[in-house]
Amino acid sequence: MAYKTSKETQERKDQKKEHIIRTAVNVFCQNGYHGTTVKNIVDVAEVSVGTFYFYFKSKEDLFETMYDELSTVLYGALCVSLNNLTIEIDKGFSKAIAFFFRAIESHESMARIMLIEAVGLNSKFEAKRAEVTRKYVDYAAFHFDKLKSDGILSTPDVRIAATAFIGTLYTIVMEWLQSNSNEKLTNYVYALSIFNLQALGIDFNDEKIKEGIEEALNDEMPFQI
Amino acid sequence: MAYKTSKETQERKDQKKEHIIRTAVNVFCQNGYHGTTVKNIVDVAEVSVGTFYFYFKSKEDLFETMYDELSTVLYGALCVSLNNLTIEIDKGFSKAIAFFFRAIESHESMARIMLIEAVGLNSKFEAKRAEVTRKYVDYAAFHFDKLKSDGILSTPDVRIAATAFIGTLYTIVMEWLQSNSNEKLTNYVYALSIFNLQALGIDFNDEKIKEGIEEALNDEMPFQI
Amino acid sequence: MAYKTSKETQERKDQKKEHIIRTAVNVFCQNGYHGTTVKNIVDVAEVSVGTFYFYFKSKEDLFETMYDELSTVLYGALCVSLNNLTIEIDKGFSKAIAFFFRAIESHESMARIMLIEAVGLNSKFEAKRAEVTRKYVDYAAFHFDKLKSDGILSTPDVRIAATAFIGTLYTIVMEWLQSNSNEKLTNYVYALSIFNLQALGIDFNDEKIKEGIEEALNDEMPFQI
Amino acid sequence: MAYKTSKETQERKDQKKEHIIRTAVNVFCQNGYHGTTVKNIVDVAEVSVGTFYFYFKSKEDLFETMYDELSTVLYGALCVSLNNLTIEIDKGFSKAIAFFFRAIESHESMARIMLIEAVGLNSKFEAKRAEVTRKYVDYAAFHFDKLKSDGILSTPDVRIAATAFIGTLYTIVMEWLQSNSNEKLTNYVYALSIFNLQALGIDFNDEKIKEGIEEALNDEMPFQI
DNA sequence: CATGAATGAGCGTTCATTCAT
DNA sequence: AATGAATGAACGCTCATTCAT
Repeated sequence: MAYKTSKETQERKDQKKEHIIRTAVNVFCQNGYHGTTVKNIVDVAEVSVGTFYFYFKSKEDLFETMYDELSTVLYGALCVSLNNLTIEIDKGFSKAIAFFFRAIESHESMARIMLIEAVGLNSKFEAKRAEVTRKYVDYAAFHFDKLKSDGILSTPDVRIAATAFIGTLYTIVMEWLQSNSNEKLTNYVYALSIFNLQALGIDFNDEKIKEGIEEALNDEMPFQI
Repeated sequence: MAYKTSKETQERKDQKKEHIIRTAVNVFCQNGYHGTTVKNIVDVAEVSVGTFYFYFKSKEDLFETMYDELSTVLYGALCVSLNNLTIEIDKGFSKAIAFFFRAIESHESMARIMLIEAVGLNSKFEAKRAEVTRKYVDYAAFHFDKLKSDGILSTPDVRIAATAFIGTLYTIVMEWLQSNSNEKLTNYVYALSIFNLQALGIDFNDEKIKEGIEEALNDEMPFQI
Repeated sequence: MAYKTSKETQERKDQKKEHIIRTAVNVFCQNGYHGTTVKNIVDVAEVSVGTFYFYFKSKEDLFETMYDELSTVLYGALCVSLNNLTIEIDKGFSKAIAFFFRAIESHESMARIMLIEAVGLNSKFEAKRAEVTRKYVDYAAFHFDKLKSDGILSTPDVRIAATAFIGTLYTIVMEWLQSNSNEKLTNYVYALSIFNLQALGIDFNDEKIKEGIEEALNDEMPFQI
Repeated sequence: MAYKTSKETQERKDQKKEHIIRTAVNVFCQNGYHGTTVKNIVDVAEVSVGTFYFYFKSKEDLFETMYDELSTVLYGALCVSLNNLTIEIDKGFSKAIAFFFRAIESHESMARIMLIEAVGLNSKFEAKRAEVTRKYVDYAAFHFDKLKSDGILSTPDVRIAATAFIGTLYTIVMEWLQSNSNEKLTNYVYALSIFNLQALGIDFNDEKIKEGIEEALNDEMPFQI
């Protein structure tokens, strides 16, 4: 008994579960939720159906687990990115967006699942999606609020502005995901930064924007995915 | 050559097809694409399965037909709304958004299908969605381009600005669809107008914005859905 | 009333019915019984489903009508062919087979339906097929009997010999139908004649056999199909 | 790697598959291919639909598997039977036919499926049937060729003779299958042997023929079905 | 812990047939 | 006579889930 629950055993279990999840990300990403069968996943993951149901209550449970994990990661990426707003604002703003887009770029599967495959599944996931978006908006709003207090930012309704801001990121990413061009997502950062800086009534210096992008592209990614 | 091919018969056929589509809008809206069976639809529409397959090649064919119809309607609504950009710009801008939101408000099912249920279905519909978004962006960009030529609008990349602009509308609508509050979508127009006017570097007068909204709310809807 | 049942009207009806049957022969021949829908037939025949059901009780009724018609024709061809057995026997024998094969060759669709498509349909058609075969065998047996009485033919059981004889024709035709080669069916007549002449213990002259074939190939077909 | 892949498990799987096939032989035999539903088969076999589709890709796949199996068995029976042609030819000939007919008699379902139910299904099975017939003919031709070299047999075209020979067997069996009389198939052997011996120009002794039949009816069946 | 054979409700779809016009 | 829109029983098949080993 003691053995069964030992740390190593637990770790091995966690590893296998994680392995299935990672496999599922790819399979779901390629075939969509309804286009993917449990058999598909276990075949690629090289485990049995029984094993699958040992670790997950159902197909939806796996998707939910995966969704929650990815959403945490993505939220982390957004937060870390937005933390750049605390430095020089114009440089920080573009750096924030660039960082975030770099994260998306290197995890396209994750983005596709969060933004496409998880949509329209059922009301439970719609609620989850709304919740996640709300968190994103909240975090942006938190920063915007501070900037507004400091007189740096000017907008009549911070929450709506934050929502709109997240919306601009969202649509650009969607566009990028759907176009199969090789265009880099980060190429959109410059114009998008200016759009949002203007939108928020923030004074900015063109050079600083470029500097921020430069830094974001060269810096070590400050978060792991 | 008999009555079956007469004009009236054709009209009755068109009506029945339209009736099934309209029924399907509601059913898909409530249960999603995969949560809806052909049986569900025909039961509500009070036709037989055979009749369904007389009018549509398959369940997906119905969805596609419906999607194309709704997308045409929505595009029409957007175009008519954006045409307000040709009047006094600040008043026109808010009027455009308000008009569009009014259209959405009175056709929530349509919006839900276009923005939620049709997402993540399969690559065919992803392509369709991308195409539709592109058309929206194109039409916005067309107006923005003219405004830029006239020196009214200032943004480094009109296409990205248009994409971002559509994104702000999109996210607000999504938020509204998912929240089950009774808040009116049009309540967001004021702040959203300012966000986007600032984003596009357009000078505006606060009063004119309110005027535009007022007009949009009181005018007869200039389009039929 | 008188008009409705007038001779011309009846003839027009018969013509249309015949037209549908002839169309059906081709369609059934290409797609088989179960691979053919009533819609398929009426589309090719350029009549409506309603018209189809005016002339035929059901899909099976059409097939049966068609089958009976073809079987009559084929029986006629066999009889006319076998009547050559009354002339010089060796010449007549090969001429009979050659005539029959010529009939088959010029009506491949008919042969395909009788020998392939109508098999395995259901017990009713199995009975029909058995009945038809029996008639063929009977007619052959009738001739063989006479030849036996005349001391020309020698076999212990005329009926079994007749059945076997028909079987040799049957298999050769099947082989020919299934091979898509351009080989002419009549090429098999010579060897098949000798096989059966020997089988029946009939004295024959090689030259006469060839003569019989020659005549069959050059003569006007003595029957209409 | 556990019990599921063990030898016994594999054996049990093979047994179950075989059980379904054997059940299907009877069901198809009674109702024909199109008259039989998958539900019919699984009900009789007392397995679930899911189990059926675990073992077979489709209804057609089952039929094909079954067909191939039966055709192998039947070919085996024919070969073993025809091997009697290497003994005293007249005795061997009748013994061959009698042996083959005994095999057919004790496996009427198999014969019915091969000769009736599998006909007219679709072009794939037509090709299969042609292929099987060709193998039968080839094996007969192989023996006939040897006999011709030895001057025992006389026919202008061995292949056509072999085809005709198979045809005589075929028609007699068909006749027997369709007549619901209790007549034994083996009753036809004597006359059929003489028909074919004469057809092939082989000298024979009446007594030997009867001897061959006698032996075939009394011997242990030299093959398992 | 792991396996994969077994389950069966439920789906999308077909098509012979009917009947109001 | 002719039309073709309408019907619905019935089919083949899928796949998430269970459980004996």
